[in-house]
Amino acid sequence: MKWDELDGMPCSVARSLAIVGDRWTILILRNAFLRTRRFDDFQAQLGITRHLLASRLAKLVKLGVMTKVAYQDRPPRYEYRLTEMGRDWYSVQMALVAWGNKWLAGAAGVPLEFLHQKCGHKFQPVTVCSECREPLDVREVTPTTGPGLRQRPNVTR
Amino acid sequence: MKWDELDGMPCSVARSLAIVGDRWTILILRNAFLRTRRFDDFQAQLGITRHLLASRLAKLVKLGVMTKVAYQDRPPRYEYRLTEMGRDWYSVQMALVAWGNKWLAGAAGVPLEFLHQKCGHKFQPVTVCSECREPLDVREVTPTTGPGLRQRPNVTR
DNA sequence: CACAGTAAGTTCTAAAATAGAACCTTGTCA
DNA sequence: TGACAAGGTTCTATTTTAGAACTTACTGTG
Repeated sequence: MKWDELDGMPCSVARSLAIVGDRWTILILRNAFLRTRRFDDFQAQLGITRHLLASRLAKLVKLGVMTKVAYQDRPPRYEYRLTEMGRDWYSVQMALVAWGNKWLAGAAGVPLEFLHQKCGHKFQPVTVCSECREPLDVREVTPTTGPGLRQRPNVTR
Repeated sequence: MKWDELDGMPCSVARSLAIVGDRWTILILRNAFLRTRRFDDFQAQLGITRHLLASRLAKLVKLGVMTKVAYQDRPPRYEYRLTEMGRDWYSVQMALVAWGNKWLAGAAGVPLEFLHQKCGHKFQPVTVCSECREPLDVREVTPTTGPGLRQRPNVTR
């Protein structure tokens, strides 16, 4: 399978991976959520090569996850900001953080903690059912074919 | 940065990526949640090369995400099952599915829908605050240094 | 007993992606 | 004029991945 076939697959995991399926892209988004906006700042914070950073940012812009905004005219300078689609990625990132916090923190404890301003509590991100707000367990979920999959029998997800 | 430095970073996103930071690994886990267990089944369903599949499964086993269980003795045959750590990955996968469903489904609609047996409803996965159960927005969350990060000032997350 | 089949890998070469460093462009400021 | 800044592009070397063939240890069939 070639990677540009991924976004045509009838599976939301595969399609998402076509966009964010490499480690650098996820780290770029992580730092974007920490308010990083400029090319050189991303480069310095991540240690990514300039070449890869340029190509990843261009891809994120092309796909609508970030936008390139001029912040001065001469010389022309740009910054990269999350779009609504990009901001929405936060739920995936926080799920990833929760998983890492739970399973990979080790004896020293978690690197970061989070305070929810809305309720005032320290919290962990939890992925729940939109209807009953209970945490999801694979054994309690039944997948069924959706409209995007009818009359296409070769499914994986 | 080399990729084996990732798991030592004081950031749960980076540490998680050290395990699941490539596309094949995430697709392997996806199919594991769809009850795939055997080498040849993973290979046929995913189209991954046998070489990569073997190395990815070995890594997942080594890191505790899956276990290799003998299901017959002669000839010895094994299957791969999710551990509790692996099952817990479901929340990340479902967050990914929700993001793909929302932003990448296109006109045809979402590929899969999900029924929650616990409450009987079709649902979308939502990442919420463990305390107040409200969906997370980056603008309402304040990250603070946790115990794993005290006296280590060079942070990204 | 030879022989086709099955499951789970390993080994090989070619192609693609990434790392690391240097270079380029357009402007400002001293 | 020359140094500096931001945002890239270009180059070669190294690492990863793709694709196909081969291996091993059995089993059941004629």
